[in-house]
Amino acid sequence: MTAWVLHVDMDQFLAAVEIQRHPELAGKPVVVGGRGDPTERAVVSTASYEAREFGIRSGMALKIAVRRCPEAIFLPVDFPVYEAVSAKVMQALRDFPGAVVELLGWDEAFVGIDSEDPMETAHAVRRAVFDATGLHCSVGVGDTKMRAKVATDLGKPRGVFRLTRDNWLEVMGDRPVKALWGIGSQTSKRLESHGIRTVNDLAATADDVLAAEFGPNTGPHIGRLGRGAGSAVVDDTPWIARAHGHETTYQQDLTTPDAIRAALGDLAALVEKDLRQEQRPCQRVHLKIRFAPFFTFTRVRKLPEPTYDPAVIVDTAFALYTKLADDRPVRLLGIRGEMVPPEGGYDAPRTHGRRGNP
DNA sequence: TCTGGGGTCCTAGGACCC
DNA sequence: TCTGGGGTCCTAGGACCC
Repeated sequence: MTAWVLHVDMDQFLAAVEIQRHPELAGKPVVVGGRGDPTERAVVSTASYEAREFGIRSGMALKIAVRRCPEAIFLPVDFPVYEAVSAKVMQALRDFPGAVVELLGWDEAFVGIDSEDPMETAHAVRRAVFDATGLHCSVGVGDTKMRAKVATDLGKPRGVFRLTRDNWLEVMGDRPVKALWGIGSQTSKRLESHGIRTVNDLAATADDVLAAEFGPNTGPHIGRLGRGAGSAVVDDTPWIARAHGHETTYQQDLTTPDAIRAALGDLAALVEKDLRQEQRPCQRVHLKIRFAPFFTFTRVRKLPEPTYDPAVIVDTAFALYTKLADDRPVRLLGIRGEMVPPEGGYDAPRTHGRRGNP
């Protein structure tokens, strides 16, 4: 038996859940995002495949989406419903014989499993998820997490694809580096300035070149991404949060210090609730702020001592805002409360949202 | 043509200490 | 006139992911 990494990813997850409970939407362009009002400041969370044909993508402003497809159906994001469906998906994976499940998000997970026929196992996982939820997913099969994760996209929708050391460059070599998990637009640009555009280019680049550009740690890490290398260990240890935060984009910009302080108060109350639930006080306060139009700042301040007190959190956040000495209108505010580490630290694994070098 | 809300980790450099 | 070497803590800022 050989150990394999499967990456399971739901197809058009939010749209699929909405279509399931509103069957009359099947086959139509459906866009889930914000409060479902495309005149508001909000972005697309998920677009159905029909909506994607109009060029609508997740992360796109709803105002642009509605321009691309005026007849699309816009629906609000309904967190509790997706969370319940997500739990069913993950339970189906955990119930799969021999599976070790590591959550990556609402709608995706790594599954570690021993198999002689991983493609057949992947199809069986697809069936298990469909039987439990009535929803379709795609599955990537790999000999590392990186390869499994990238393979899933090649299998979509409702399919299975395998990437291993043997076919990695054959399949991925001519694709742009941005197709890799962990390389975004900025890293892509910096690589391009060295003439590195494709996965082949990156895989052939010496570590010391990358280290000179990105640092001794990140440089070689990026090189490993190009080769599809990396960890193959799937770890089901529960995730421990480092921080909890809340942010809001205001439909009308905030223009006075009083309005900003009041808005910070609302956010601090939400953060306090999370911290108390977690029973870990806040040790550092992060302020995130976007001035109209598009300048985003974050600022951090350590607290003299850990606290749950929302008044302290607000005062700290407001002080950070004042220090910016910028009286432009404010479009977005966020407060993140970084918690004291749990007993024993963070040696338990953590995958959610992680970019770290494996 | 406009930009969510939830996260995590990395690098650089200054302050300070021995 | 020149200016250690090692360490920790902190802030600013960047990047990426779902």
